[in-house]
Order: sequence, then C-alpha cells, then structure tokens
Amino acid sequence: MGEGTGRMDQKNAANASGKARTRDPERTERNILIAAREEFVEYGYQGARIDRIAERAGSNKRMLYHYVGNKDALYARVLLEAYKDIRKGERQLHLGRLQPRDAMERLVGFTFDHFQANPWFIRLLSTENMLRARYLAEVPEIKDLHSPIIMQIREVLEAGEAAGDFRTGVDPLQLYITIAGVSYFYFSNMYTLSVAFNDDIKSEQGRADRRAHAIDVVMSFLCSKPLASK
Amino acid sequence: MGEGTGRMDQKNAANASGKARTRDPERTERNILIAAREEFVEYGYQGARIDRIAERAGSNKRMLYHYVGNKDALYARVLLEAYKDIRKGERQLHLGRLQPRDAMERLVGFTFDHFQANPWFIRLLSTENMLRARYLAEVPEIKDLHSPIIMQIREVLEAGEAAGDFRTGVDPLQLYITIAGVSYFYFSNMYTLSVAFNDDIKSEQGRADRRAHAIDVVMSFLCSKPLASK
DNA sequence: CGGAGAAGTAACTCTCCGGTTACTATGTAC
DNA sequence: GTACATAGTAACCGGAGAGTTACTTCTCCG
Repeated sequence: MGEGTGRMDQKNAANASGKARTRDPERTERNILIAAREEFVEYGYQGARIDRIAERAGSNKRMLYHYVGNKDALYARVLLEAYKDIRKGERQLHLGRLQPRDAMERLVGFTFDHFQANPWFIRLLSTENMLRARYLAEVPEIKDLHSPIIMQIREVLEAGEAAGDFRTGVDPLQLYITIAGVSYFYFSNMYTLSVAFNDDIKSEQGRADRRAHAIDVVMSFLCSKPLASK
Repeated sequence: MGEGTGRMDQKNAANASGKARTRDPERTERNILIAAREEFVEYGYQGARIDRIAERAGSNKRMLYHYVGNKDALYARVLLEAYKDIRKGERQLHLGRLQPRDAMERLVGFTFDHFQANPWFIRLLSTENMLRARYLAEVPEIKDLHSPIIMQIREVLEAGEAAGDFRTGVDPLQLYITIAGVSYFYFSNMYTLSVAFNDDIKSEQGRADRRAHAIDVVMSFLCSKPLASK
C-alpha cells in the first residue's frame, strides 16, 4: 500500500505463478463461497469479516457483493451449500443392500467418520443453532432437501424387526438423534471436554475408543429386549 | 440525550420505584456478571456488546471495566462461574445411596432435565467450543474444579457389575460422554433439527419422548451383554 | 464538619467493519 | 477498432463498538 504504481504490483502478485490471471466469473464466485465457508466456520456468523473473506478468496468486496450479496446472503448461501453436500453424502449410503445389523453398524460408523472428516460441518451447525436456525428457516430450498436418512433408517429397522434382530417399536427419528448425538457431542465439545477431563480423548486412541463405544451403544440398544419399566 | 440537566433525569429514572438508589458495590458487580452471562449466552462471544451488558446491568461501562475488566476478562469470569454452578449441581446428585440401576436412570434423567432447565449452559458451551476452549484453558481455577461425576459413575458401575446388573468393562468417561451426548445434541441442535425434520420434536410430547428414549438407550447398553463382535 | 477515596456518569476517541461509489481493465460483437 | 457489457480495483463513508477520560456524587472516618 502507498507505493507509487501500486495498481500494477497487485496485478503482478496475482501473476506470480506465471499463469495469466484472466477473467473467470465462475472461479471467482466459487472462490468467494469457499472462502466464506472457511471464515464462517472459523469465526461464526458475528465473528466473520467480509474483508477477510474477500482476501481469502483472492478477490475483493466489490466482487463479493456483486456475485452473492451482503453478509446475510453469503451466510445463507454457505448454509444451503452445506446441507446440499450433506444430503448428497447421505444418499450415497445405500443401507438397503446390507443385512440390518451391518446396515446399522455402517450408519453409526459413517456418522462418526463423517463428523471427523468434516469438522466444519459441526461448527456451522453450532453457529446456526446459536442463531436459533434464523437463516436456515429462511432458505426456501431447504424444504426440498428432505433428508432421505429417516426413511432409510425406518426401512432398516423394519427389516431388522422382521428378521428378529432388532427390538420392536423403535422410532426412526429418535434413533437418528441418538446416533448423531453420541458422535456429535464428542466432536463438538472435544475442546471443553479435554480441558475439564482428559486430553487423551483427543488422541487417535481416544477417537477409536469413542467410535467403538458409539457403535456398541446403538447396537446394544437395538439388539436387546426392552427393559421392564421401573 | 442532550436535554439541559440530563444528569438528574437519569437519577430519577433509577428512583422510579421510590426506593433510593444507594451505592452497593456487591450488587453492581453481581448485576454486571448476570447481565454479561445473559449477553454472551444470547449472542456468543463475538456478538456480545459491552454497551448492552452495561445497560442490562443497569450500570455503565466505567463500572464494568472497574469491577471485572475488559471483554475477555468478563467472558472468562462468566465461564468460571458457570462451571462452578454445574459442579455444585453434580455434587448434589448423591448417586451412591441408590441401587445401581436406579442411580444410573437418575443420572441420565438428571442430565436431560438439567440441560432443559439451563439452556444457557448449552449455549455457553457451544460458544466456548467454537473458540476451541481458548478461555477455559486459561482459567487456572478450572483444574481445581475437578468434576466429581466421573468418580461417581465409576462407583455406580462397579456396584452394578458386582450385583450382576451391568455388563463389565464399561469406561466411565465414555459412558459419561454418551449420557451427555444423547441429551445435549437434542437440545443444542433442536433449532436446525426442527427445520430439517419435524417441528414436533420441540413439543412437550417430543421432549418427553426424547427423555424416555435417552434413558432407554443408556440402560439397554449397560444391562445387556456385549454383542459378539462382527 | 470536611476531605479522601470509592462509586458512578457521560462524553469522547480511535479503530474497525459492512457496504458503496467512482473508476479502470478486459473481452467480445459488430 | 470501437463501443458496450461485464470483471475487477481501491478509496471512501457512516456507524458502531471497545476502551478511556474528565468529571460529579456519595459515604464514611477522624
């Protein structure tokens, strides 16, 4: 900044790799969305900075407002893309092909691995729930992005009941919340947990233990008879 | 603002109830901490506003900086008080007096009810985990606030094993994470869940169902034999 | 009483941030 | 090649927010 012909320096910096920096609307927009997701995931909605997003994207605020809109629109867009991503992953599970017990183990393991591989998703969910889903509720497309997962769980449960593998009367949505919960809480609260209890839970061993435990809990529940109510 | 003798108006407003507004350092500080917790819980760390905290406390920024310090110190203080609160609750559980199965049911139910009664705690945990426990790690007293709960769980587990009620080899910390997780996820992600799936989960019936399910899952796991590994 | 020091007020500063504007560069249709 | 639309740049603006300062008021001790 402030050096005579700064305009050209900027240009050269972009060309440092030798490749000419040509116009490319699609790439610019994609870069902006990627940068926005990184920023919102790192700092939350209120902590995210428009200037930093533009910088991360190798672009500038003018383009950001041009392609996507203001901070709200940018965040809503990131949220929508995230849900599209997740639904795509869920559709690729193909649980129906497996035996019920294998299908359920796979689902619990997949959920755990998915949270591990995509920590940004947990942070985005956390941010959006702090906002009481204000933006998600406003995204019209979200209703069309109906999750296939409850339906898949229902089918596996019915097959498992019929085969005598699973207990009867399990509600698919409740089971889904349990499956997500036993993994989600571990990842979402890992930082405070490791301060309050034990750093070991962050280790690779701690993660493997947690994964095995999560599967164990869900499968024990499904494969046991309902307990006599107290 | 800007009306001649504005100073006096302010004073009178405070006296509106007729009671003289006398100096009271303890009350002022307490009001500031209460207001700060409300503000951080509502808006998160980055979203919280010092001016609003001062206003909520019926005080002003000068006093806020005087008694507690800057935003960081205020947040760290809120965090510490929250953990003290929680630990106090945990100590009052007295699980040792009950039969192992009753004790464990009580713990799961208590955890659920506690999250329900104290939604601020979930939001504060969420905020602090977004910050990767940056502030919690810096609070020196936190190490002295060792949680009694893992020790209590261990004792109940051992009693239950000895009585033949529970399976053997359950890790107390893993069990704690499961117990917390099956309730926490429901409350922390209720907003996005009810947009993505079903508004019913927010209803009183939905809550009761969830509570029963959480107890069912944990007790089934504890009271069943380990499954043959695949 | 009187004055020292703490409690409390409000206006101010300075930086940062979301959003805009005025401008330049590039590519393409004719 | 030139005009027009789109891509891109950077300086700017108004407002807000964290933290400070100059000041007034209360309380209590000697």
